[in-house]
Amino acid sequence: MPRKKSLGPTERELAILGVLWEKGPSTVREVHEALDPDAQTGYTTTLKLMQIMVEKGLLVREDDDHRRGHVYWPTLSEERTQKQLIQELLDRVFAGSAEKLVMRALSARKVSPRELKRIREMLDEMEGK
Amino acid sequence: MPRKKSLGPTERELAILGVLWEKGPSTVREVHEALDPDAQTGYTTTLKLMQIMVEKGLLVREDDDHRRGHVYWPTLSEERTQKQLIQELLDRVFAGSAEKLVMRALSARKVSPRELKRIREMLDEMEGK
DNA sequence: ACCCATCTACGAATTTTTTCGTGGAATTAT
DNA sequence: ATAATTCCACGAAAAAATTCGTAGATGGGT
Repeated sequence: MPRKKSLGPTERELAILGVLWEKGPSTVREVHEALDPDAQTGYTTTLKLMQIMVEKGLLVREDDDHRRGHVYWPTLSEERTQKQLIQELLDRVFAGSAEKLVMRALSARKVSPRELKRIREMLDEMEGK
Repeated sequence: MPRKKSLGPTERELAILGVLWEKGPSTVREVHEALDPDAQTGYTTTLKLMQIMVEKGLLVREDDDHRRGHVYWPTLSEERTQKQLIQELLDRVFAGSAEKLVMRALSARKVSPRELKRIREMLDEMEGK
């Protein structure tokens, strides 16, 4: 029987979104060269992925008047996609507890004092102080 | 050409791990019944999944002396698996910035004052106070 | 001892994900 | 204009993820 379709972007698709978030609207070539070289994957692979992402509605494509070919960019904002992914992780792994997730995140990485301060400031804001 | 093998648990596997984290060591039947009924998936599907997870080393299996069949439990602790998943998300989606991830998590969910307090206490601890 | 329910093992089917190769169109360089 | 380069479209291939069916073993109840 069939497998259920997943909503969000797949792993490779996420890598492509990451490039587009960082570099802004780009051609397939630009994305391909920006991808982790360790991936060792061909140009047409990146092309195909991006074509599929357009079909899925994850990317928008438009002709480029200056350069050759097409330019792509994400349909949804970085913020919204990240929020969506966090939601998923919350539900699927942390039983909905944001506290637990934050705990794990803070213990998974060294966080600089400056970052801690910013997080603290955000907590203040959320409490309406 | 082949697809690269992913390290962590898949989506369905995660659902099973979730049950085992919550309920402790369980039989296939117990896990199956605890899974989200919306899934609408047969018993042998759950069984197969769990067998594969044993092959992959995600679960440990042992005969049960009291009940019939086998009892399963996760090889790695809940904490360690969650940490691993957070690491992955950090690298793949948040460019390694724990601050950004925490921000998104806090804005993705309502967090109760009590939880905010606990997070604050954790920040204090991390700063060595 | 026999029947029924439940479990396990195993293979197969199907979708998704990821990967390229080929062929042809379009652009650029000679 | 011709050749070389680069791009896109398309189909195909193969691994991974997910699903179930069937067959055989096991255990309990009568």
